[in-house]
Amino acid sequence: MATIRDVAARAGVNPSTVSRAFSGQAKISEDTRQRIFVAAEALNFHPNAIARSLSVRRTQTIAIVIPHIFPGFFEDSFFPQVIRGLLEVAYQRGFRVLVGGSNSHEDNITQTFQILGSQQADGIVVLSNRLDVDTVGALRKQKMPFVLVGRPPAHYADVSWVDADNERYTQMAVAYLIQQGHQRIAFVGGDPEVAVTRERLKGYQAALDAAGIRACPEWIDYGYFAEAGGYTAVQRMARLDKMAPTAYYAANDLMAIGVMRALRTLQIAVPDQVSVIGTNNAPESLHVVPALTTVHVPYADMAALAAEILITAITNDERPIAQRYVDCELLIRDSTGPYRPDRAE
Amino acid sequence: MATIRDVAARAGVNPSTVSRAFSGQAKISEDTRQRIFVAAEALNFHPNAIARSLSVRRTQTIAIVIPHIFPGFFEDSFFPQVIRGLLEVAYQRGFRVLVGGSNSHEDNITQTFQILGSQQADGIVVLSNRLDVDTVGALRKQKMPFVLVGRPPAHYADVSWVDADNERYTQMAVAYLIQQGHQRIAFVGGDPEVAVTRERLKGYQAALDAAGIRACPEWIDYGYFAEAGGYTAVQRMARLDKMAPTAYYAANDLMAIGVMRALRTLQIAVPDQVSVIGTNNAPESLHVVPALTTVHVPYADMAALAAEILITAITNDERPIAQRYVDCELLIRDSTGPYRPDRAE
DNA sequence: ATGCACAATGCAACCGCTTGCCATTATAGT
DNA sequence: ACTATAATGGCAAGCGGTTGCATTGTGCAT
Repeated sequence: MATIRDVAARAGVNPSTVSRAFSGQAKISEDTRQRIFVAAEALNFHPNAIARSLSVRRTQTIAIVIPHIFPGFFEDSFFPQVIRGLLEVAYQRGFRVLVGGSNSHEDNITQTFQILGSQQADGIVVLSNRLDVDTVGALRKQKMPFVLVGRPPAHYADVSWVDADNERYTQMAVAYLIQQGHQRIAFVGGDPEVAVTRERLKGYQAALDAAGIRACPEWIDYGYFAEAGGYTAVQRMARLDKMAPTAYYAANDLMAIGVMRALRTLQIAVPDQVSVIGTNNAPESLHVVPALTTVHVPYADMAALAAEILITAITNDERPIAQRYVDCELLIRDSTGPYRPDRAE
Repeated sequence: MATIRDVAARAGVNPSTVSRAFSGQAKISEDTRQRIFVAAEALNFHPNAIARSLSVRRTQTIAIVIPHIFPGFFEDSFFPQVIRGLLEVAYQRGFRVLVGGSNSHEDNITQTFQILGSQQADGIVVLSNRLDVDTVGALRKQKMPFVLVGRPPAHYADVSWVDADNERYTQMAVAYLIQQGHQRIAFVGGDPEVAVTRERLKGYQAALDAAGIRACPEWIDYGYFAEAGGYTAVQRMARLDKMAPTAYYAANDLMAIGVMRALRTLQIAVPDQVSVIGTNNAPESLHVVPALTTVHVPYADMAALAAEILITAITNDERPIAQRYVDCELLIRDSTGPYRPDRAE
């Protein structure tokens, strides 16, 4: 590999001049610039990014760590969308994305700090999904910039994050079901230990409260974001007889699909007898029959915004705190309809 | 940020000793090792990976470039699976994954060479999907290790790759349809410019040939991997009347789903009247009704194998060439059945 | 002519870690 | 007591760019 010194020697200039010629910043006479480029070309010289990073203390890289062992991470559309958003902004701002794996929640933190501590990246986007580990507290103790996807506990007022207003949009979705005449509405959440699950549950309750409906604990279940979780939730709740839900809200589309499968098995028609609403607008939500009514959560946009905030923090030396909600949208498709007492089983 | 010298000063040793203590390779007396770690701890020292990379000429990073502008890349399960496989092996071998974006096929090459030229990674996994650009030829001209996911043109005998035997498995899938009694079988391919599409078409032809069926050009269409592509293919072919296909092979599940949607619209029952077979075993293939018979292509495994080969090439200095097919599997579900002349429209 | 501003390069010290080589010291063997 | 040998750790030269400062050269006003 040719180095800057080889090029300098061949062009008959000082290495620093070559550096300046390549950086494009300094003024170099057109003549020597030519000589340098010719020499570089002849030697097939490409500046070494690592050396440059060491010198300028900037890697032009943002990082993210992905718990690669949770298969759901790759089946749900969440992860691909996040990468997509990240990549798009990073590309456009001349950054690369460094992805680290992790095989547990604890390891996730370890990896995050390893990347940051060893300065492999200039900043990191953190998928802060667990409540039980204080990643944020630790992150604040160090100076590398970071942005959370997902709002942290309220007492961390001084960190940047991007999130969907899960409570609000869940409330909206459930309110829509209520507006369709449903009163017995089930909530099929994801992992109860995850922040979004709690936020959504709050939204669910709020919607019921606003309508003066008394929530029944039997209507609440957790499917851990898996299709089978939705399925078993229905198996249990459908037995509730007079108290059986006439509508299901599921915290992701996969579970909603599981709900629909269970209903099909039980010969309960959707949406004629029971309505189902999902979350995320995963590709399959559109392909399933009936097409699933769902809350579109723009994960790619969230990640893009996070990347944008992060890169801005990296490139400007000041680090303004940015906390932003993105807009979601209720996509009404064919799995929801008005409550029809006459058609109830 | 504390450096190795700071630690050395505090521990009263030479920087090189600190380096050795951290690398764990050299023999250091237990006593000084302790002093060094205590000092490092006190100073919150973390070795700088960039500096280390520059010195050892190894980044412990493998790269991949993703054409982030093709939305299909993120909707099909291909890309997430690839990342997953890569990440898993990289993690386990102590590597990170550097992802670069690209916004066109040409740019894909540019980015690939930029990463390699600037030595931001030790090697790269290349998604070599286009026939019209000679990435492989260019890659061979440089010395950084690389592995292709997808077999290159046959005349490149000396490069490493991992692939599914698309021809063979397509043939197997179509043969299964023939075995079910179907004779008029449609082929809905992806992008005709992409290598896998041609390979699959070959397999399709081979299966027909083997059964002595004369292929009808009307049965061949290209859906560019999009759901709508499958839909329109059916719209055209279903009008073929006596020559209308009684079975459809689609080169991905998304198109197969489009095929099923079109058939539903036309009130043609699957599998009673017409059979449909997809490819890839995308998550939705299981959730759709009827569940889609499909060819499972283990993209995660392919990527994992590619990463394995790449990292081995990086860590051993010799670079054996590895060329491997992974096994696919025909998953027979509910969208295919025997040909029933009585039920034809 | 003289001085001065300014453009174009050169010089050399750095960025932080690694490692071949050598010096020192400890341990052992006779 | 006296080397031979092994175990430690210091020295310094890298790895390949970058950049503040010094130096040289050129044109222009005085």
